[in-house]
Amino acid sequence: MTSERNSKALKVTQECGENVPVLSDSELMSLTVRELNLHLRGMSRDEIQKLKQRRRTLKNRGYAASCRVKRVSQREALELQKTELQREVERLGAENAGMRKELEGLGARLAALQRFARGLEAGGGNLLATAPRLNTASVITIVKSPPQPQPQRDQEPS
Amino acid sequence: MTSERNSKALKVTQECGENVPVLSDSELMSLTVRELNLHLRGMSRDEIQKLKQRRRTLKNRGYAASCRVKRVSQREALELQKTELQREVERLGAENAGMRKELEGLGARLAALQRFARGLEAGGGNLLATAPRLNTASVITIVKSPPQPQPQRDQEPS
DNA sequence: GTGATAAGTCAGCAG
DNA sequence: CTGCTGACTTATCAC
Repeated sequence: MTSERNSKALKVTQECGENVPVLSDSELMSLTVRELNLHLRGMSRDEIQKLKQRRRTLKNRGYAASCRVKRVSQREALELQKTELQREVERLGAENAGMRKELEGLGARLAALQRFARGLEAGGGNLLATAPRLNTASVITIVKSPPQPQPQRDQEPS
Repeated sequence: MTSERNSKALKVTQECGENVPVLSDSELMSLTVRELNLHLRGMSRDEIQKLKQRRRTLKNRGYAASCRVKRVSQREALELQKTELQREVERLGAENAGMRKELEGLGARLAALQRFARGLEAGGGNLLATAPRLNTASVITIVKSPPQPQPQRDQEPS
């Protein structure tokens, strides 16, 4: 045997040795079985078998390659999804913080109104005098959303 | 040559053929180079070379295995992180929706207070009569957070 | 027969 | 040399 295996990667291709490769690798790979059979006329069973095996191996080489590509693609897709989710978490977190601040501000203003209203209750008629810490202007200007109907909690007046 | 390659996976192991394997695969793999040299006394250079190559191949087998394990682990870790992030997004989204509703409610109540305050301004002294749509009880009960000092907007009284 | 994938082998790089 | 990883081959499974 003069044909030694030079490199495993090229083993199948080179194994023909002195023979003229009637079919190139790319041809052999892409041909249909039916098309391949046309080229197989007048070959020994042994050679036919060898050729078919070479075809199979070449195809397997391609399968392995696409398998690796697929693996990488899936990993990249996963990492992309992860990045997008991280961005989403950040966005929602910021939005959350903003609303929390807003709620805090509104809560404080309502607390002030509460003090005002207590003064209103305690003082009876003369309320502006009993609630000096708040004026009506601030009450008017703090409201952002337009007046809208809302479910009012039923509660007997004290 | 009587030793035919039965299976590629076992090629290295079986290649000794009729020879008694002085060193088992696991021994050969785990030995130090120094320890291995002790077992190499009185062997031909060729046999020593073969043995060392077998050792290398066996180790490579292990390396390949851990490489695949690592690949799988990393993918699983990535998927776990993704799941956790999805959960986090869901949590933040729910929290967000809750706060949005809260803000909406507070906005509505402040709108009502606005109407109340407008009546206060317009009516002058007798305010309870001019703002019948709101009672003081509701004003008191809507506040959740305790009264706290806040930066009050400077504004001249009207 | 075709395609995909786990395991093993080899080449080649990095430390 | 050791360990790792891309590419290739082989065996094997599912369709």
